[in-house]
Amino acid sequence: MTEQKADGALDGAIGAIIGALEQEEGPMTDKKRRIVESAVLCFAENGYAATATNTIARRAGVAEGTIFRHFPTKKELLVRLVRPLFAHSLLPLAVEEMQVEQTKSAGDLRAIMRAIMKSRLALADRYAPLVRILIQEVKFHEELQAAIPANFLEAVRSGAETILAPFIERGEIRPVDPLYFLRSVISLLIGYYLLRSEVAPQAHWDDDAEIESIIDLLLNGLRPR
Amino acid sequence: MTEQKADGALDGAIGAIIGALEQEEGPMTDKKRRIVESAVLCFAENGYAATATNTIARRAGVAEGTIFRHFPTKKELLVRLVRPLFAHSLLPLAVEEMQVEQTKSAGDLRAIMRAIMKSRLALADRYAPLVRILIQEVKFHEELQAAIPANFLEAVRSGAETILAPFIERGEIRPVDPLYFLRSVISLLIGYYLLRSEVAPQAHWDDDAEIESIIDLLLNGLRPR
Amino acid sequence: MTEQKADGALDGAIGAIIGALEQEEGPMTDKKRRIVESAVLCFAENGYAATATNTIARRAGVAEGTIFRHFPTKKELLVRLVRPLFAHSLLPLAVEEMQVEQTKSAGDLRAIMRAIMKSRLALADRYAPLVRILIQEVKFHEELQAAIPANFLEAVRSGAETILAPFIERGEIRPVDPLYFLRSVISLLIGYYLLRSEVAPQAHWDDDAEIESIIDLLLNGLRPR
Amino acid sequence: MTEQKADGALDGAIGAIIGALEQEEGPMTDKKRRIVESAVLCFAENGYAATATNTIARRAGVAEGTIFRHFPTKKELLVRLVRPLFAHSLLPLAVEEMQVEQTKSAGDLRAIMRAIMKSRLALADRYAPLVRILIQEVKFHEELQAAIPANFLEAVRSGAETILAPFIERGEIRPVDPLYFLRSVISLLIGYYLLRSEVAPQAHWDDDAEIESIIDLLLNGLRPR
DNA sequence: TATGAATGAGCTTTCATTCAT
DNA sequence: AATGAATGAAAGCTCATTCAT
Repeated sequence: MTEQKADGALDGAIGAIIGALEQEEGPMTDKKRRIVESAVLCFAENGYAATATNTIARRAGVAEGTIFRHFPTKKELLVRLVRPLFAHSLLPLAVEEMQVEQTKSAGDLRAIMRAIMKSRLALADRYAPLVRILIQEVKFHEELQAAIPANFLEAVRSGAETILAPFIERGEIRPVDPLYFLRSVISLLIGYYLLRSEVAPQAHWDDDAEIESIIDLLLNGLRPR
Repeated sequence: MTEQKADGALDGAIGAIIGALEQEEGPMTDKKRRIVESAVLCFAENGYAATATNTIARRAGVAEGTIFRHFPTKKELLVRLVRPLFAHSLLPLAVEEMQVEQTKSAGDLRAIMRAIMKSRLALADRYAPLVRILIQEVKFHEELQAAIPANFLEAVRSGAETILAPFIERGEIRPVDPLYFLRSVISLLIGYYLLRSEVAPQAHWDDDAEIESIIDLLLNGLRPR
Repeated sequence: MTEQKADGALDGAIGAIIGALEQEEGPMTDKKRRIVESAVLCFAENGYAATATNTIARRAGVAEGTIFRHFPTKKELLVRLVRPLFAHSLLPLAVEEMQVEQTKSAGDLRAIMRAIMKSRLALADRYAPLVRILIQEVKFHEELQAAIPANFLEAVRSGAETILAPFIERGEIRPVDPLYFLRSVISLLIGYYLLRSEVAPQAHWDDDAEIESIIDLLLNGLRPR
Repeated sequence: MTEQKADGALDGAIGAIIGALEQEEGPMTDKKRRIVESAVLCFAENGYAATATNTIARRAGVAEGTIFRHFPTKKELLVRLVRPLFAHSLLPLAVEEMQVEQTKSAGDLRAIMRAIMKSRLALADRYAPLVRILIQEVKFHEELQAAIPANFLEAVRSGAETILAPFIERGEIRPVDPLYFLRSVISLLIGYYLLRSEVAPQAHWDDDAEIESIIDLLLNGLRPR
């Protein structure tokens, strides 16, 4: 409840990050909050290696030394932006939402897929800067890789299985491997997200229509109806 | 054919990059070649900002000053690794291959798609380090964005249209927007490529079978046959 | 006698330092006492320049700011550890002890020397951390040099003279310059102290026997008896 | 021979340090030489921790970065000033000189002692800044402790034994433990050196007379002749 | 009195770039 | 063309000191 208040006041991703960090390390001062905010934006915009702590400090309206009062190293700053979010927010959120959608739209696969994809897109939008940071930096920092819980993928996979199983049983869809199917959904979604948000962000995108045609492709392929 | 010579001597991507660079700037000395080679690998492994020219020089077995004999700045080194490739190699190659496949497998959409996807995967594998560099750095350097010719996307799109048009005319597939369809193909392919090469590179992957099931999804969706 | 109380509560050197400081500045709070204690140990172990106020504070179990409530600067902290001790304790003590020993063992030079050397060794042991600080830092801080009273050396010298004079008069020893002789005694004692406490502190040392042979050397030299 | 030239041009200690360093790492550029020179003086004057690399650089007339081209860290700079000297110069020198004196003045203990003490004093004078650095810093840096060869002490001890043995055999002096005697000599010498060079350097000191009276004390003690 | 967050000057170190050889 | 010593601006980080609470 208190978190929702913070989210309202601040940007989505940053509010969530700060909420998760506070949950791990206790309430933070205003300056620490501003450092986190500034760091997320800087890292997302320019990448970790190309961001100077001096830049983070100026953008946060804080002395450079203050950063190191709260985070012993620049690397720790990066890691502590990402880790709490996975630990406290993302995983529970992702699994829980899936189940909610499934029960709400029981029996209607198209409706379930639509709901999940939309919520996934909303999640990515909300955490946009963090998503960028992750995409750009995971490969270079083992500490970040360690921050992504190993069970994250498995949790998602078993969620997918639970959703698909009844439809396969009833013969309404092909008996696909849920992991393989999941990969396709994720790929299509990521592809769309990148196109919409990174490649051509200035164009007008109709999320509903686009999702509908992705679902159409997934359900029917290119076959004429 | 001339390329095969270069490929024999060097790694795929590096040979191609050097070939393209030589086409623009004339034949290069052995040291320059080694600098290019070292830079591609370093940038791919650690990212541009986190790579020191000193590191590039050591890996190339060259004095640090030598780099700046051949490339006035570090940034220029990055750009000149990428630009010639697009100008001389990638675009013609991509378009040409598409047409070849189309005529070879005329009338058989599945065969055309299979051929294109396989060649695309092979291309990505061959240029793997360069692909990494591009993915990581394009966002941060306008010079790189400028290096990707504007007509690249259009050329690919029109290629896709040429392929799909006859099938749509004959009512064998739905009248999809070729650009939209292209996006799906690319997304699925990229998704598969990332999974195979970056996320779980140690697993055994059967490219043929995977491509077959991607095509299956694209053609038939989840519907039971 | 009053000192014994302090000694009982705290370490020798630290108790003495605190006693002297309180004599100058009035009674101190528990926190101030702990700061002094921590500072003496830190300076002795790592040197003044290499000791961070932060380290002193943590070791004292005190906030960093608290240090500066009691000592305006780090340098003042150093100086105030040393100065009161010289002003109130060391000088009177040294002179007084000398006289006591002299009267107790009147006429027996060997006994006088033995008593003085033992008490000197005990003094050095008791003030070990302070001795270290002095040795390490005096050269770098004029404020410390000023803290050592100019009459200290003279007082000691005249003490030595008083002791030696009657023996010289009676022809029992050579008519040596007391200052010169003092230097030899001090050198031998310091040499022994360093060897015992700094160079090979883990070895077993028999102070009584060692002092006896130093005295032997001083009295008889290498000459066979 | 070339070394003697360098020694002539430069200060004693610095010339010797540079010579020893060059013997280990090959000939050095003028700037590196000046960095070494500046570092020795700075460390000796202000101590390691209180010396900024910036200060060393300015005194050497060199850019700060140049220091780190030649020495990876400030600590390495300190260690590399000391280590080569022990490895190449001090130990051989000390042992060799002892033997020379012994044979030259065979049979005359007073002459041997005089020669050794004078050469030791000359050595300390020549390496004065280095001696200061060692005294101040050895305690704080394990790397420095490791730089002093373990056999140094033993070599000196066995030298002392060789010298004393014949005199003891002939009954000309007491059968003292050479190590114990050595300690006394060293203590007296260090005591004199410190007094002369550190405590009261402005006074006029007659080394010959002082050494003579130290020897007198060592040979005859306080006993009237 | 005591706190500890905040500061910013200053520290050691890195690095792209220059230039005499 | 090639070198690598030299540079100095800027990086990440430390630390004595201040100040609102």
